[in-house]
Amino acid sequence: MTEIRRFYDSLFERYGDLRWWPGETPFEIMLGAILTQNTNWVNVEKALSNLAKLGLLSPHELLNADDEVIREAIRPSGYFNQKTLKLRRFMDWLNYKTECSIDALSMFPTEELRYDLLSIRGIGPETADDILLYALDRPVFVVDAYTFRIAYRHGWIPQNIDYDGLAEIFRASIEYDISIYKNYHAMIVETGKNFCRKKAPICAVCPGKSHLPESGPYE
DNA sequence: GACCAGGCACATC
DNA sequence: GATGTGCATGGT
Repeated sequence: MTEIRRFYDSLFERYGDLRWWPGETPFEIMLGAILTQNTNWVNVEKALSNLAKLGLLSPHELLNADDEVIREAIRPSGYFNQKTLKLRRFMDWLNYKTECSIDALSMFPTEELRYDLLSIRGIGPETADDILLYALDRPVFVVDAYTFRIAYRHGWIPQNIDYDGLAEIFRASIEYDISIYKNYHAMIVETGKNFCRKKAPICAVCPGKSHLPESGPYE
């Protein structure tokens, strides 16, 4: 068993099944994935709550909403001008792809959906994979800044690894199991928020141990 | 008041 | 191809 696989067990012992992603519907999960970019989840919940009050958590309603209405609703999640455009471009794609049917997305292979999502300006690999894994139950492994920090500080990866390389290392270290993919990322974010911020470099499951290099740059 | 958040795109070197 | 910068509110 690899260190990366054992780390999953250590985290699971501490956190259990976090039942990610929080959200009532796949569509809400998709919106949350875009709104949470570089933003605290608390602020995203406010934005989603505002959209819910306006009845905009359904694809057709959001597609037909005015930009100004969306902008004010998502203001608490920050970057609201940029994110309004991102939501608009995402909705245009969804409308073009399936006429806004979430269910109909199941007809398309994961590779095609990922390629499509990545071609939307404002949706990068992490956001695309959040959508694929948590909203559409596709077998992709999501990595983020915490994943990089934790893996780097444990010495599992070189500093110059890219997104796909990092995701592949984790995916190859664990069994093929979507529920593990979902909970591993969830637990990494949970432990990251508490123990692996830029200036709080203590690992949750290695008590008292700092994973910072003795010197040099770190993330 | 400083620092940071469940990123991404684009400019510049 | 690496590095820097804008985007912006709100929590700690």
